[in-house]
Amino acid sequence: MSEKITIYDIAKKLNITAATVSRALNNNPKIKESTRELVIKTAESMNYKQNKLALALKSGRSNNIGVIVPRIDSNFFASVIRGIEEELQPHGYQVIICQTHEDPKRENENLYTLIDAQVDGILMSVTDVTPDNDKAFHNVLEKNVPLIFFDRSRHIEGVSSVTINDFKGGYIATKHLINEGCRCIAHLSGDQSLDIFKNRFLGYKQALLDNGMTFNEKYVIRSKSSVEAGKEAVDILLQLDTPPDAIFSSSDFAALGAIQELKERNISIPKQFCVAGFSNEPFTKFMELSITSVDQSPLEMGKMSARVFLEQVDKTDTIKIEKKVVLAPELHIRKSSSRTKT
Amino acid sequence: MSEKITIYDIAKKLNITAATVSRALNNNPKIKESTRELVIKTAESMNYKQNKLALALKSGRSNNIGVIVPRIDSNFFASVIRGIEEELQPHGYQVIICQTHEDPKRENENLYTLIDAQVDGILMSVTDVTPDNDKAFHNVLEKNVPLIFFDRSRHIEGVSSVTINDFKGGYIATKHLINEGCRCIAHLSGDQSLDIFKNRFLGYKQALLDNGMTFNEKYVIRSKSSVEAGKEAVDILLQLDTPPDAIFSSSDFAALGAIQELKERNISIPKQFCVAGFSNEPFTKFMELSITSVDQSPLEMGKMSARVFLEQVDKTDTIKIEKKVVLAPELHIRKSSSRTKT
DNA sequence: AACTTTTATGTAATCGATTACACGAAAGTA
DNA sequence: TACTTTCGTGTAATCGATTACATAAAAGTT
Repeated sequence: MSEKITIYDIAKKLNITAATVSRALNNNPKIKESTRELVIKTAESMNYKQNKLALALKSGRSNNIGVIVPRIDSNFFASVIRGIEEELQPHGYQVIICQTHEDPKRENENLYTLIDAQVDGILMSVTDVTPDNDKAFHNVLEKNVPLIFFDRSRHIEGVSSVTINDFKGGYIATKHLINEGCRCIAHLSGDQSLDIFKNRFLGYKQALLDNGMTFNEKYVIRSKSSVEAGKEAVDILLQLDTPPDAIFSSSDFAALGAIQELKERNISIPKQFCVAGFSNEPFTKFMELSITSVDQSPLEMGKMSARVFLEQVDKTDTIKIEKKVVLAPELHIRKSSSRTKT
Repeated sequence: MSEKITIYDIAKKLNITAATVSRALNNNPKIKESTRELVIKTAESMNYKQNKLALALKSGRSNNIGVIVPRIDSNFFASVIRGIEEELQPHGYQVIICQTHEDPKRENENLYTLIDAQVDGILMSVTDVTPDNDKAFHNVLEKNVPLIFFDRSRHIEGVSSVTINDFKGGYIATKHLINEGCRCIAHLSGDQSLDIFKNRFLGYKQALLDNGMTFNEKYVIRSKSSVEAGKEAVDILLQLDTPPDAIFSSSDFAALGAIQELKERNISIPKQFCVAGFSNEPFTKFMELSITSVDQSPLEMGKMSARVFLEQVDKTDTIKIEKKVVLAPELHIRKSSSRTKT
């Protein structure tokens, strides 16, 4: 039914050329006011809609930006994407979603696919297995497409990033556990080739040292971010000669697993054992025994990443801006670690 | 740096025309095998990448599909999107995300924006406030862009949908509560102008009638999908002359709120009171007192929606296919309603 | 009046790929 | 040999918008 109306159709109807129509619609000051009004009115009456694909081809800008995350069905990433979408939508950008499932090969493919699709920028969180995707990253940069890492980043020249201060997050969580009277604090970490896990760990370590406690490798367990992994970790920790009396976990899921396993063994929380997690997943506050966790303000992180992108996208100069935004983590103290007040 | 290589560059280098290059790359059988090989080899060596925007303009197909959801940071919608993305990615489609925040005006804008961006299809879940977006929907259909509703749908001719059997979901949840010995079951519903809430309610009602129980309007509370709303609902229900001894909630969040409020009042669950929710949000199984809930298999719903889209997208004929896929709900029985076994 | 400047619009190239049509050369047929 | 097919490639239009350059008309200047 509805035929596609182009500027040529409008031009023909008004006995002028498409160029004039285009200029009138783009508010080019060289167009006579009466002509402009006529064109605009006619365009409306003919229900003209600009063909974005033609515009994209001509300008080389698709008005799409790509977002690559490990998976979208995680509250953290979904919230970041929400922030990105809300910030970018008013600027006319559409958000394209890609998932890596922590597979560097997929990450690589996604990067090339997005460049192929000529997105105007890429916002991403890298996989947690050490990848060798330098070529793909540099391919993006060579094409002069802004690349911005959020949360999980890598050190690549010319790439901006938006992260939280994970060191501080680890530090305040651990400090809190110390304040609650915990004397031996274990740590569940992730893949330390990722800065986020490395830094949470370093913050944990520093908090111990700053408070006259000894740091012992044995209390650091490298585990996945899953309930099962948390259970297994507790199993290992409780077999130590001197078992810990608290856990600071880099993952809320592992923290939950730990709590379940501790309860299973009739260890009372927080009286005998305190637990703190990381990410402030929704379930941490819903639990009967709510879980203390470090919030990463994902919505803010998404919005901030979008803003960094907007700043960079119009800088056509070859000046590479490398902006590092670090957001402050916030500790949400809940029952799993509150000895002072229940 | 990296100049954009076009088929004209390849043509010039080989002293042939762009047409031949295009045909060679597209495996047109009219091209001599030796030429094809030469072109392909040269294209590779020059690092040629097809310009998708040019292709999109020429073909009128962007290879993007739009997904509109109320919000992305909800486990259910994020999972559906995950399913859609995973199913469509191998077919070369990119997924564009839009959020409505339950605002019909935004929904309307999103629809027009996506059509403007010339997506090849739109998969969506409508807002929960009665909208008047018929014009926008028909605009999509007129443009011959496949439109598919998932979960929350409207009755529009020519529009396919993928939903679960909400009636059955409501029925089996209610039946289960009856089986556990509950004698007076209340229901927390949502906006009944949406089929999903209407049908869950009807399933609930039918289960009562089929089992010799009386249906009473007073036990049906219309509430939002939030923890707070669940608490308020309990407050109202317990003031009735004959308070109920069970709740079937159309929302897990409201179910959680109800449980919190019941505990607050020292009503023991499931002994004195049983609760069942809907959606199988992750937290329902994480809780100490895990919550019985109806699973909607969001991943499957997403994949199925994508498949329906794929079926329709190539049917260029004007034959409107209207396919209604109904998935089976699955009741996950947990502690909040398990009297027989703890 | 003659010349310059300004204003408004037209002409045509461009973005990069696809494809209907045309055409010369080679191969097949009678 | 003369005529028909087939094969492989070139020519040029097309998708829809933007824009540098050209140009005619109007307005301003001396």
